[in-house]
Amino acid sequence: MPLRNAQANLDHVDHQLLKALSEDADVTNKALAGRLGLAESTCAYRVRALREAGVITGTRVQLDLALLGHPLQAIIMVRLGSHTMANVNQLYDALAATPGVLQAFHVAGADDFYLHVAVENAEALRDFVLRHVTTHRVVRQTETHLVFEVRTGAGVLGSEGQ
Amino acid sequence: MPLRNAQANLDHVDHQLLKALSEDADVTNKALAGRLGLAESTCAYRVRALREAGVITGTRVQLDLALLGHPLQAIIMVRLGSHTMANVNQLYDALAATPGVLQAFHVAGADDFYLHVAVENAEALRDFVLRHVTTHRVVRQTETHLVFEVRTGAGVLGSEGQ
DNA sequence: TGTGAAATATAACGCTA
DNA sequence: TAGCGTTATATTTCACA
Repeated sequence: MPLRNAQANLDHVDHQLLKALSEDADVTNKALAGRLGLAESTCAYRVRALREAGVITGTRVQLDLALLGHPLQAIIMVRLGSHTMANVNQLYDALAATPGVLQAFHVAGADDFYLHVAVENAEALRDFVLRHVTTHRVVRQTETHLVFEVRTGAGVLGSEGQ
Repeated sequence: MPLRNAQANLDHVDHQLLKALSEDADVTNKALAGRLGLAESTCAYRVRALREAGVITGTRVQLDLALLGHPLQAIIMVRLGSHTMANVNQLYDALAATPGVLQAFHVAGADDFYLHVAVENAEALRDFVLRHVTTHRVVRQTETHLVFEVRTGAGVLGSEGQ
């Protein structure tokens, strides 16, 4: 999704709700209401309001990629030779839709895309680059960096008290 | 979490369940069972089994970072001057825990960490680097790349029929 | 896999401050 | 307007056949 600029009006309770849900999205409404000292009806209403306002855009399951047979992760930096709008968008669509791609970053700088991928092994990584990235004519150069570990960061909710 | 090597035994139904849940983790058990042609009790049992097996490690809400006042994203590449185990681990902990950090990648290559961050504006980005990254003595160099857009990729579930 | 009972979620309603 | 409590209905969860 493209980055936008509008900002929502969130009070202290909203922030606490988002924080709690960020840590554990599976918490029951009852437990959530209890922790924040809200009535269950109020808690459910506010969470729904956050979804309708678009602050909570969805819910995602996290998978153990190693258990799924993809224990090897890498960041592949992709540099284009031509930067027409059509070229960039078309490649972006193709890369994001390629199996194994976890995230695709469109970035400023010498490189155009960073691909976060998870693959079966080193051979599959080589094949991924050769078969799904460098095959696109517009790709001029790639640079693959092995990922030792990924951690989920603190996020944006701890910083501001609003 | 560190990347591991074990692999789970998943059949076709498991794959379909994971795929459906990856697209929409909020789907009700009833709808999920209906889509895959399973009994509701069986469907609920299998999803729980996937959680207990560690294949599904958790559930997370997705937030609109722009609506939360952090419309600007960047990738910050961090290079260390010293690579003792203690130095690396301590810095990794500190960076991942810094507010604004979405993900922290520990990678191979010239750089040691890639930080995916979301901040309020350009000034906040400068402050982030100066106050939370380059202040660590072990950091020798940083390189900040603006992120135009991030897309969620296809993931690892489309590739193999298992 | 199906069933049934208990717990929970959801949505609508009116009341209060 | 926002919070609260109470409904009725739908759904989930769990133990058991």
